[in-house]
Amino acid sequence: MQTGAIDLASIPGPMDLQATLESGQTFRWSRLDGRTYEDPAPSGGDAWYRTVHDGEVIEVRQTAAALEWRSTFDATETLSRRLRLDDDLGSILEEVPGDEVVARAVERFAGMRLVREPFWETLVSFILSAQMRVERIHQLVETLATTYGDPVEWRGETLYSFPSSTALAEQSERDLRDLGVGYRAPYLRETAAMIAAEAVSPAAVASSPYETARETLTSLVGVGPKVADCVLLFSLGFAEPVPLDTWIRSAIEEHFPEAAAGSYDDTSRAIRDRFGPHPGYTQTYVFHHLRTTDRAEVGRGD
DNA sequence: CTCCAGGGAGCCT
DNA sequence: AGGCTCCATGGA
Repeated sequence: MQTGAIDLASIPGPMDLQATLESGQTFRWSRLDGRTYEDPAPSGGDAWYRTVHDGEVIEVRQTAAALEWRSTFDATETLSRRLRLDDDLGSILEEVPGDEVVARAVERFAGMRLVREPFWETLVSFILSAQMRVERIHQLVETLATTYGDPVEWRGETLYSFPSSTALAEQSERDLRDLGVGYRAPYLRETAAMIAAEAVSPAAVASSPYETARETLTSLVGVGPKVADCVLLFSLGFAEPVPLDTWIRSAIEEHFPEAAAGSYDDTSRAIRDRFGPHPGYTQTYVFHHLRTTDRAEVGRGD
């Protein structure tokens, strides 16, 4: 086991590990204290989080002065990349618009960073996310790993990597359904086969202009504009996507009604203009704020 | 019991 | 292009 610490003073801008990992951007980190995303500890806690990255175990927690990690390898670079520790979040948040809901969201979760999670597991997570609650997505992603992933031994425990596209493509639709993924089973299977066959290259998508990238991803089965936006935002580092889910749509209707009309693309473009130079960041703050707030209190500043 | 969840595919016009 | 219906499953 190796251990290390990333000094918070070395990270440009604020850092909030809990908000970053529990805001529905990623479903591959588990809290070691047994709490779930739906029943989190009070913010400011120092819980350990764990994932398996490319066969390596990484555990991380935030203390007063650092991000502390322990791992099967030197996790510094991987953590920095996955949690976007290089983002100058102080400057980014200064450029977020001052609208009531947005400002309240930033006030609550300043330090929440976008993530840059591995492409395949992000794609699978958001294919499963259709009509599914956040905590349930997390459970299903864990179940997929324990069922089809490769075992990794860690301090007397057996953990599991996320299964490859090939491993999932080999499963029958029936077996996938039996895990509880419901009607998404064929989406998962067919997209796994397409990725295994390299029908879509993550690297090529990542280097494309935003609209082209989104168009390419929607060629995958079970991937429409919303899921594509999530993958581009939470895995491939795009700044523009504003995934229009039920929460954001209702927020747009209430607070930005002039942007609510028209197609997904129309609304997407209109709200991007209102969300400042980092629309994806703005969206993620608003989403997390809404999802963790009673409807009546949204926009209120306590 | 009903309603809904980080939507998308298939079909219709 | 845009609208409608159906799609599993579990929790409130």
